Amino acid sequence: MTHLSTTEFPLAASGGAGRKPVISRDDVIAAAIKLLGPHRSVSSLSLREVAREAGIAPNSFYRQFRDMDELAVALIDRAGSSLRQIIGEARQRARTNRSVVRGSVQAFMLQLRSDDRLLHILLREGTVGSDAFKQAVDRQLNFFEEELKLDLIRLAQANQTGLYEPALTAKAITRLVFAMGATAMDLPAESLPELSEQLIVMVRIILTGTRALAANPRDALTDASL
Amino acid sequence: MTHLSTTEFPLAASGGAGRKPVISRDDVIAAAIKLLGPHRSVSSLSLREVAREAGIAPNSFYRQFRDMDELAVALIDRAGSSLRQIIGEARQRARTNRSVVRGSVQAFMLQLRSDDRLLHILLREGTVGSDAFKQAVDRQLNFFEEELKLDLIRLAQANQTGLYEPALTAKAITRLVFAMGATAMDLPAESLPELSEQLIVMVRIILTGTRALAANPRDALTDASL
DNA sequence: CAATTGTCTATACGCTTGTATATTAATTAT
DNA sequence: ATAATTAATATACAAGCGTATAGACAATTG
Repeated sequence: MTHLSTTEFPLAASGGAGRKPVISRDDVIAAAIKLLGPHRSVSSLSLREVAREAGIAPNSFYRQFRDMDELAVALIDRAGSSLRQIIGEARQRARTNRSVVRGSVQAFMLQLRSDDRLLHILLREGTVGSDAFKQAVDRQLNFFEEELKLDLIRLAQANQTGLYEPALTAKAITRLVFAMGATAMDLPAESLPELSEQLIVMVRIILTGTRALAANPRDALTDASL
Repeated sequence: MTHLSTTEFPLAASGGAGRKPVISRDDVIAAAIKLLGPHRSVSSLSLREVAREAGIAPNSFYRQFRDMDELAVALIDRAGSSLRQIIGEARQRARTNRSVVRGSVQAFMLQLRSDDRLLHILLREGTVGSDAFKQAVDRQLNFFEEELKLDLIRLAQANQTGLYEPALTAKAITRLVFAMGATAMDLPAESLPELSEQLIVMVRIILTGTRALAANPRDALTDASL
């Protein structure tokens, strides 16, 4: 697990005296996650609801988070690092095999349908919520883009193909996959394979495009329609 | 204006007798739109709030919509047809010029920053809300994809280029543009041109890819990395 | 031991929400 | 004119919300 900052001190340095904390940030986070689902978004959770689920008094919430917004950001950060780790493992597995694209896309889709609710957070909460909220999601997406970019560079070198605008290529793929994933969340399970195939084709189109443009970047300039 | 079904009869056929309606569906819709903005999403609106803005009693809302969900769907449908019309005009203008891509993307971005709040609805409400909600957004996106697909086919014929999987290409471009547009909503105005350029490059990568694959579709199969 | 300090709960206030019920207002039909 | 019908409002209720305040509990420090 890549827990970067899970068990921090609540708000102030809990020095010396006082009753021992019985509630941790993680308890509250776990309660919030338990409430989430395909039909329940972070932004629709109420403070009291989370407190109820965590089995604490509403006011005790404040000892762990300033407000719901802060909880939301914590959830997003956790979701991001968790998912990055999962996808990273999938990529490493796929790297030894052939077909990096298919492997990664399918790992993503698989995770989407697992009962791990963290991915849902990242997929759907990017557009609604406070600024801190959206920035947190964007930050996580940027992490993905960066890792994918490195992978693309490695892949291009291994295959001796060009790579036009690696950063933008990575961004395009990331955003597209997440956008498609968001719509996949609500779909019945049996339509997932088809959507996976569609997504694979889309990513291949992008990769083919970036290689073709690398081979002859003037294409983009001389072609009047582009 | 492409008003498909704006001034329908409220709930039942208003035959013969009775007081003349002084509130229309459109009034309520207009009030709701007035409340929307970069920091206010449809799903965060309350029935009372909309009624207040429209200057009517809370209960009068029910005469126009069954609930907030129905209002939301109406908003999404309106936003979709309005935006399609705007983008359609931009495309027609761009078709005579060169550079269809640049013209369309910039038209999209321009609309994004206008004070027309309808676009915001489509961009951000796709992932949160009820099922009817999300289906409505998806439906509108499908309209865009269909129109774009036809445009791509026309373009390919005019330029004598191939077109690999027109439907998927159109879907990829649409989803990508909307995803990028959603993040652009919250950005400061001065960073918009840069994002426009990024988006243009992304679309060009996709178009180049679809052409390359059309020219030699076996590329995708023989290349082990894909 | 008592004092202090931090953790957690209990109670309560003011506010907003969705909606049920009853009432008034305006229009047409008889 | 009177009845019927539809539109809109007025009032009210129970529920949920965020949070302010105060007190109870448990641990550390003197």
